[in-house]
This record gives sequence, C-alpha cells and structure tokens, in this order.
Amino acid sequence: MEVLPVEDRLTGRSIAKASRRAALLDAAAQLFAERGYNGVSIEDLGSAAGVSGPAVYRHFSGKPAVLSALLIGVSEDLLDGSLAVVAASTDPEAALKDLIRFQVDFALSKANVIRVQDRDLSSLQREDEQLVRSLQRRYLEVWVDTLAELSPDVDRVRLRRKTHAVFGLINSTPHTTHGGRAVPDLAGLRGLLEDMSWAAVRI
Amino acid sequence: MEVLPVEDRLTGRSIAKASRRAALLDAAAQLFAERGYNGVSIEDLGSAAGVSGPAVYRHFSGKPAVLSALLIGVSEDLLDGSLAVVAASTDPEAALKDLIRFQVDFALSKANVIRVQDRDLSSLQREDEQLVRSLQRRYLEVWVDTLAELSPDVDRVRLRRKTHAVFGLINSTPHTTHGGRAVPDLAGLRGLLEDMSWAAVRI
DNA sequence: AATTTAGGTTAGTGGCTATTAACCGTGGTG
DNA sequence: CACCACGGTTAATAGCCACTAACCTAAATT
Repeated sequence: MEVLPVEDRLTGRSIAKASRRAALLDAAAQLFAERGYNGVSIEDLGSAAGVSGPAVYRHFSGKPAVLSALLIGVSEDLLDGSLAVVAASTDPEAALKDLIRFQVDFALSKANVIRVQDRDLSSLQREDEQLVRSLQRRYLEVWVDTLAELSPDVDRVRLRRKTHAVFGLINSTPHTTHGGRAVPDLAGLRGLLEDMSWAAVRI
Repeated sequence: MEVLPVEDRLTGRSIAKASRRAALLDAAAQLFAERGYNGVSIEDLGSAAGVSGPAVYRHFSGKPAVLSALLIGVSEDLLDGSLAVVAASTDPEAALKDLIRFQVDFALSKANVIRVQDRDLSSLQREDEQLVRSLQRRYLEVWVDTLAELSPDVDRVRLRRKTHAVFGLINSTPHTTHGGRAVPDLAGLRGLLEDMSWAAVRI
C-alpha cells in the first residue's frame, strides 16, 4: 500500500515544511538582494528563517539549490504572467500597456527578487543558468512580439534593445529602494514609471 | 634634501608601478563585473594582471581597497564629467541632451565599472560606501538641477525619480552585453538609448 | 501502542582564501 | 660602487563556511 506519488497528502508536517521552505526563500531574496549570493552564509539564511544552519539542507540540496529555486521561480512567474496578460488583452496597444503595468507591479512588489535576478544570475550552476536565461529570453520575446505587431517595419534587433532598455528603466527602482523601506508615494511612482516606459517605447 | 612630497619623481620603477596598478584595476573591473566582488579571490585578481597573489598587497592595502579605488574613481569621473558638461553648455535643454550623451557614452565604454558600481556598492566598508553614495548623490543632483531649470513647477522628488529611471534605462546595456563582447551596431544602440532617454525624461 | 520517518539540533571536517612572514634580485641613490 | 627601498616570490597561518555525521524528538503510520 503506497501513498499517491505526485499528490502528497496534506499532513500537518507537510504544511509546516512548505511554510518553512517559503520562509527560507523569502529570507534568501532579502539577504541575497542586500549582500549578494556569495555574501550570505547558510547560517545567515537559516537563522533569518528562524532555524539554524544545517536545517536548510532538509529543504534544499545545497546553497546553489536555494538560488536556483528563487530565480527559476521568478522567471517562470514573469513568463507566465506576461502570457496571461497578452492572452487577456484585445489589441496590441492595450497588450503593451498591460505588459508595462505588469512589469512595474512586479518590480515594485518583488524588488528583492528582481535585484537578485540581475545581480547573481551568474552564480547559478551552468544548467540552471541556461534554464533561467531561456525563460528570460522567452519573456523578452513576448514583449518583442507585441511591439512587432505595433511596428511591423522595425527589425527585431532594435525591438529587443528597446525592450531591454525599458526593463532597465522599470527595474531601476529596486536599485533605489534600499533594504525594503516603504516608498512614500507608491502610486505616483507607479504612474511615473508607466508613463516614462510608454514614452520611451514609442520610439 | 628631500624629494617633493606630492609630486613624485618619474622613475622607471614608478611608471611600472603605476601601470601595474592600472592593470590590477582593469582586471578588478572585469572580474568583479563577471563574478561579483565576493566571487573573486586575490589570487584571481593578481594572476589576471600578470602577477600572482600577494603582490596585490604592494599596490593596495587589501581586497576592500581595490573595490574602493575602483568605485570612488568611477563616481568621481561621473561627477566631474557632468560638471564639465553643464559648464560647457549654453541652455538647459542642450545641457540635458549633453548629459544624456555623456551617460550613454560612459555606460557603453565602461560597462564593467558601471556594473560593479550597482552590484557591489554594498561590499564597500562603511566609510567608503558613504563617500561613493555622496558622490553619486551629487551626480544625481547635477541632473536634477538641469531638469529643474526646464520644469520649474515640478517638485524635485519627482525629478529625482525620473533621473533614476533614466539611469536605469541607459545602464541597462551593461547587464546585456555579457563578458565584454563587441556590440554589433554600436552607433545605432547609442542613438537609440539617447532617443529613448530624451523621450522618457520629457514627461 | 509500537514503529518509522522527517525535521531539527549540535559537533566535526575539509577546503578555500585573505593576509602575513620570510626571503630575494634589482633599479635608484649617494 | 656600495646600499637600500621596493616590488616581486613562495610558504605559512588563521578564520570562515559549505557540507556531513550523529543524535534526538515527535508527528504519522500501522
């Protein structure tokens, strides 16, 4: 008699484990964003999640696995989110506006992870780095496809460059908001970033 | 009879020393940009400059001092350069355009150092971090002053945010161009970044 | 109720790495 | 030409840190 192989039963322990794992990933996002992957020890990581040191190995196979889980997660969220946004919108112009709004939301609400993603991508082991880069590329292509519908005559190299630049613009605030202090006029910042992105992307 | 205290004599050794120091800083810029400050050992640093290990201590008091020299240098270059640009231009609109061109030039020609600056700033020891932040703040204020002349009615908080976002836009390419490969259509990229920056900064 | 399993703990252990020590050849100085 | 400061070398040294071992408690399972 076996338990189901994929669908794990929801026992008290498995819930505790899941929330512990989530706490570890939260701590990792914060600490890696502040000090960089190589500036954070497993002990730091554990104790930030209320557990000390080697307990981390009950949840991840090693330090690299923590970074992988974090960055693969965020890359998938971005790609999936963008696909949902495009699927839900009617015309390309609306799609682009929604993509901008989506990325601004993401950058403002998950600033830590954004920061880790473009700070410590190169610390991933080869295989996972390729996976994350592939997900990022596909996310970029969602944008480029949308832009291409709006400007069929512009070559895709230029559209990719434009998209990169807009990402830099939107992701500039994670570099600004240090530590995780609350931003005073968040709505104003959101609107400003959306307006600037829109202006920049329209040639 | 003493040698001049400030103006060192130009002997063969002092020239060799200066160029060795420059080589070390170059190597540091490249390696730190690729792997991050904590991912590079003193041995790596030395051997990338054609010298091995502890010889670095003949030029810098320690690893932190290498990072400090690098980041203080770039911050000063940016501030001084921007002051020169503003001093040389006639009207605020021309000044802003020249500031954009200056920052684009800098980001494209010194991508490594730009990347280190917003990746490993927090690895500086407290005192030097404050100095670099102060220089960066003054650089930002040069931009904000120029923008304020063009839009006297807009509050400076908003202008600071706009400036940050434009920096993010322009500095996006260092994150893109990996390792230091040559960029195909550099002039086109330069023009694109300038145009997008201008569009974004004009509300 | 007995047993197993899982998640936690505290001690190693081994490797890496920043820094120092001790030593050496040579360019610059007198 | 004798001397010395300097930039280099290789060999310790010491501390940090990822990871493993051994053990313990209690939830799940039977």
